[in-house]
Amino acid sequence: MRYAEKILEIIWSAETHMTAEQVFLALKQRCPAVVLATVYNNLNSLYQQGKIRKISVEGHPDRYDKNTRHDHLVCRHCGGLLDIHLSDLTADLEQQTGFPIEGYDLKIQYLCPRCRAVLEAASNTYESTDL
Amino acid sequence: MRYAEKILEIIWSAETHMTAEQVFLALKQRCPAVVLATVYNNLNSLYQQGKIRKISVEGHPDRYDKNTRHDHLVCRHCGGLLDIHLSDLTADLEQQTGFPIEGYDLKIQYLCPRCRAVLEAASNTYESTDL
DNA sequence: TATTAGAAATAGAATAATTCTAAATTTGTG
DNA sequence: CACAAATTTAGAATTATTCTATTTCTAATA
Repeated sequence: MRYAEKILEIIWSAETHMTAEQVFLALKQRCPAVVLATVYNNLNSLYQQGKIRKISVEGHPDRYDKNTRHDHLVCRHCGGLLDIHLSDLTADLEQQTGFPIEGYDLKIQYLCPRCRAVLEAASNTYESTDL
Repeated sequence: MRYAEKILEIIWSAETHMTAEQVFLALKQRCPAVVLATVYNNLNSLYQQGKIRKISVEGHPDRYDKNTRHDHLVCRHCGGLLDIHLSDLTADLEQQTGFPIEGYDLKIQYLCPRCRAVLEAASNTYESTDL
């Protein structure tokens, strides 16, 4: 795998949660010959090996993340993701479910500050024009 | 909305977590004229009204579910979903994050019994042919 | 009852994301 | 070097979903 390692580096050094497309563009800077399908192949295989995480949010393309244990805040308006480090629930979940579990994804819906501002502004506008 | 209510009924009476396609087929039994786009429209609007849940699992089409508070076990092999009722984390999460939160999705990865059996059989086969 | 405005549904094209297939290239090994 | 296996490439194909324009329905009103 010529590219797998570079893709891992890109994901680990990213500050955002990247889509396949974004990983592709970043990799292309270093390797102009690379092709989107290769990026998908590698992302899938890295994901299956458990070396990266894959996060799907309804209405958005999948995004990829380092596989450190952490949770996500998801903005219900823009879909933006924010890392958050909460206490590990694994032991608790195994006990409650009675199954051996391999991991879990906890996505918490909220309104990010930016969207909250936008929505409040919009509702004010609406009120003022509507009254 | 002529169909919204029927779609709600279908989702509430379903034992499985249905895809848009499956909801469409079920609705079509009663209303042969209905069209897939209508089902998507209605599912989206029900989802936005908070009347149903939408669950995305990587590599599978979105599925829809009653909006009762519960969590999901996701089989890492077949993607199958199972409802599970764990204690509500909302208060705890609000405290830990410091944000007012609107809800959360907890997806727990495991191997469902069926897939566990299949994989064990496969690995036995593999071992015996490989040795 | 006829008119009309708004909401919902329809048809089907369009888009976006992702996967697949077959051929070409690269890599590692004897 | 030669061969086999793994990886990459190109681009077609598929899948899921959304969009747009048109039509139909509903129900309030003249």
